[in-house]
Amino acid sequence: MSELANIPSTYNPQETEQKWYEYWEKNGFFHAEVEKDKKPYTIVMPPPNVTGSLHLGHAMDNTLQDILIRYHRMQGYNTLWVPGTDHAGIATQAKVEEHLAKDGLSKYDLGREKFLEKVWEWKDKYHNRISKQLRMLGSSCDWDRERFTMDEGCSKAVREVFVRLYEKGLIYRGNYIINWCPKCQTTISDIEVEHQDTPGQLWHVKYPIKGEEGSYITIATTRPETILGDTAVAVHPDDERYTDLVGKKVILPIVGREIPIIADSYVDPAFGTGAVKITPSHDPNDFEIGLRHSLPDLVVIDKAGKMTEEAGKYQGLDRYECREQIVADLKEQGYLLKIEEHNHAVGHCYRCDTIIEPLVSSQWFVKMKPLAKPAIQAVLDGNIRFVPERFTKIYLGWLENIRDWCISRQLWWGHRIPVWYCQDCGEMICASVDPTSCPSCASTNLEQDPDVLDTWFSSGLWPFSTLGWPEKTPELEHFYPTSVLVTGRDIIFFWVARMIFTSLEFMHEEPFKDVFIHGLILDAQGRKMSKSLGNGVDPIEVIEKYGADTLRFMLVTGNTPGNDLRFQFERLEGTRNFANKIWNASRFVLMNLSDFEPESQKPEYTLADRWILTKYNQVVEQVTNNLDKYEMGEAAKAIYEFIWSQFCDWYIELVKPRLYGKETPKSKYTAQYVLNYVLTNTLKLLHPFMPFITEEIWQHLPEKGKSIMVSKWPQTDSNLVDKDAEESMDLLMEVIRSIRNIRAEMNVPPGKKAEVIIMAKSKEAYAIVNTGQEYVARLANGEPINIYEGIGTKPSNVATAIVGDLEIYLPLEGLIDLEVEIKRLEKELSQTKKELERVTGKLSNEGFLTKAPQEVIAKEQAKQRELLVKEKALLERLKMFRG
RNA sequence: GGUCGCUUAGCUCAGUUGGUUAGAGUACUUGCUUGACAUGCAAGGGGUCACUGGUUCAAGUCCAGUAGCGACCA
Repeated sequence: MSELANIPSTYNPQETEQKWYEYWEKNGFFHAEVEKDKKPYTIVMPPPNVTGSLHLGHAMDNTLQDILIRYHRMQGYNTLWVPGTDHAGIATQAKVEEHLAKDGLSKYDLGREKFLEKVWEWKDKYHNRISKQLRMLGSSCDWDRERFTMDEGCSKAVREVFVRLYEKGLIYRGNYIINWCPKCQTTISDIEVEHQDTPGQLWHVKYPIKGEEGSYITIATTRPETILGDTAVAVHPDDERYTDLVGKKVILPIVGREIPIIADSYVDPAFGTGAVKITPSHDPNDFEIGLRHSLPDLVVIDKAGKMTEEAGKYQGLDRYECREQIVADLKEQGYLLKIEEHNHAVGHCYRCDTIIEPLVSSQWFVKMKPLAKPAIQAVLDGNIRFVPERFTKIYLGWLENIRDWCISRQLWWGHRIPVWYCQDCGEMICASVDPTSCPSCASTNLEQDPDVLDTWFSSGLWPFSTLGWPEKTPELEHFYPTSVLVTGRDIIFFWVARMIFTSLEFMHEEPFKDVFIHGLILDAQGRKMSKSLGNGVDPIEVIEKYGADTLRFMLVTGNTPGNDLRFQFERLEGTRNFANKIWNASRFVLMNLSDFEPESQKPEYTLADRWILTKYNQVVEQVTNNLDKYEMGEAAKAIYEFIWSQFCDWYIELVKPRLYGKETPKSKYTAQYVLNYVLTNTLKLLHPFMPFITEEIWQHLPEKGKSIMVSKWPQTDSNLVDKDAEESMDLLMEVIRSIRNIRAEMNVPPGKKAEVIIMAKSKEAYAIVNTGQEYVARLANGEPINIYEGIGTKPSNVATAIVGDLEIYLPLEGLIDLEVEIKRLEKELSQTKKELERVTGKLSNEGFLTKAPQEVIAKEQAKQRELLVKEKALLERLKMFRG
């Protein structure tokens, strides 16, 4: 204790944050060992991509996790927070390629091995940056257990999972339609396609019927360039317009090929003309129809998005150039009937925003139906709970309609598919250990599949791969399943669902009990933060300017689970001011603790002491309950309100005279005792939210221990609850406020003492005001204060306030402006009357009296009595003034 | 087209099982260098809780519908 008192009155986070983080880390407070006798509390951190640095969304995600982790650690759980990063296949590879392109190089110039070296370098660089950022944020994760999706252990888990699923028949290779990104030059899974509503056209094209001169069927298409790959025209089987045509053939315009007219109930008779062209190679739905009707695949667009040889004279054209050319040709040859404006959803690559080309190609897939079933059941049975609950539906809806998952990617950066092909006999070998010879023909001429796995294949194993699986480690045994998963609502499908089904398949137990979903961070105008808009905010800049505590607290206050949050710099200032408020309140306490000897005597509580202890006890309860419900915003609000509006605004002000030796030593000691007790424990409640400032202050307080972060979480204590004290203080605070109000309205100079006369109608009210006389004197600057029991002769030429059973008079000789006072009283009277009317109405309602609970009725009755008293008093006053 | 969410003070948002005169921060007005804090203190103004209907003694809160905005899915 306590040089803090000599420190400047403005809190400077730069001086404290790094120091304490290093101290915590050095002392091993973040590290968790398996302690079998203690209840585990585990979170695995959603691994940030090593693509770049962290953004505000990560800051929020990790703040929320750190709050939960620090809270449970203080509650005595065996608390583990596993940090880590994700190799982020497509994204990272794209970044490195971009980087190489600046030097005019492509990955092919380097070759696979050299290129991967470059990516590892990139990974190291950004991994370092990310861990530094997480440290700056104050994340209390166990760095000794940090993982990476491509480290040895995780890679082993990936192989094991692949091989087991393969052997079970749940992974297969097949020629199916996939989403191809012509820019990234790889497949992407269905959920990596972003559908954007795009204005387009609907071209109506005549397809002549074979052998029937002059007759034709009209199809409507949004992609005329795919006409070249048509292998059928389909109509709905019940569509009477076309019944006669089914089974006949049409001549494909321009191309001249004959294709059949088929019936399939997939066709929507109401859309377009009710007849659709079928291009199995370039549309997922057409592909399905093609399978049902055994139609041939005709690939007319290649992996670069250009027309193939099959496209005849259009070969080599870009798909969109080809579209224009075809439309022109159709028009010229009289096939084009009309063009309609039509908005439709066009799939874009979620990484590079290029328009996706559906293509048929040979890829690896995970059979999803058998895996989805238990994942659905686990949530239906309540073994996994979404917070907020509404995300359950989103999760279930997706899994119920799931299609097989395309897991191969034509990339170099990632987990190589553990499949080898014998170059001699064609045997396919899937193995967890690299094979050296073909089990079928013993050839050693083996080649591994060149593709890598979807990144989410490895992150889907995160809850158990990070704990050592497939080994049976003590960590896995103890810390799995994890307690909660905290993540953004944007990756429920990508990640949450996949962790659930892999965990159920391989651990036979759900990976976490709760899924706590938070919203996204938007800019001040409510737009998503993005690179292209340039509206992103760097958390590091914020931390350097305002401190990590401020950023953290700002990110959780005014935030409700699942809702998005707008980021505004103004709010940051408000939070910084709160930190400064805590700082100064603590300075005040510390300044006055220099001669305080803890436990040296027994405290004797005054009314104010009993009141603040009661309020303190309430805030312990509110913070604890709200944290248990993942209501971090409400918890933070409760602490804010307690510290600022109760502890600082009232208690500290009330306690000052006792500290300045104006009362007995006992009273001073008690004040010190309560200040110390309340501040120390409130800091503990605040610690999960603002770890740095609370540590800095706590280290100066008398409590013994190594760190606030390993101190005990405050418990509610029913001995501290004093309802009478609370009611008494409420009344006194109301008295003080009403006197302040009169003073302000009457322009009484703040420094001038004003005489106060209080008449109490009831014994109780009299006793309270009598006890709290000093408080009124001090906080309302009243002197002298004369208190009378019963309403005696009322003074005239005074300003009046009515508070419960009290009538308060301020004889402001020469200061009373009759007009102002009348106006003030009239306003008060009209408010009283309005409210009285409402209450009386309620109480004269038969239904209310018979059906409402007794306590609600009693409350209304009490209110009515009070209002009547007030009304009467106000009327008397007004009558007096008006003469 | 389907599903979900949002609409509360000028602005940003709380308001979790229906029950004080609907709150906070910020902005605004007025007055204050009162021995922690001007990143502060005190007092004040400001809302038809999007709209319509329903359930109920009682609706910001529950139900149905409408409008606007947003997200996701197809």
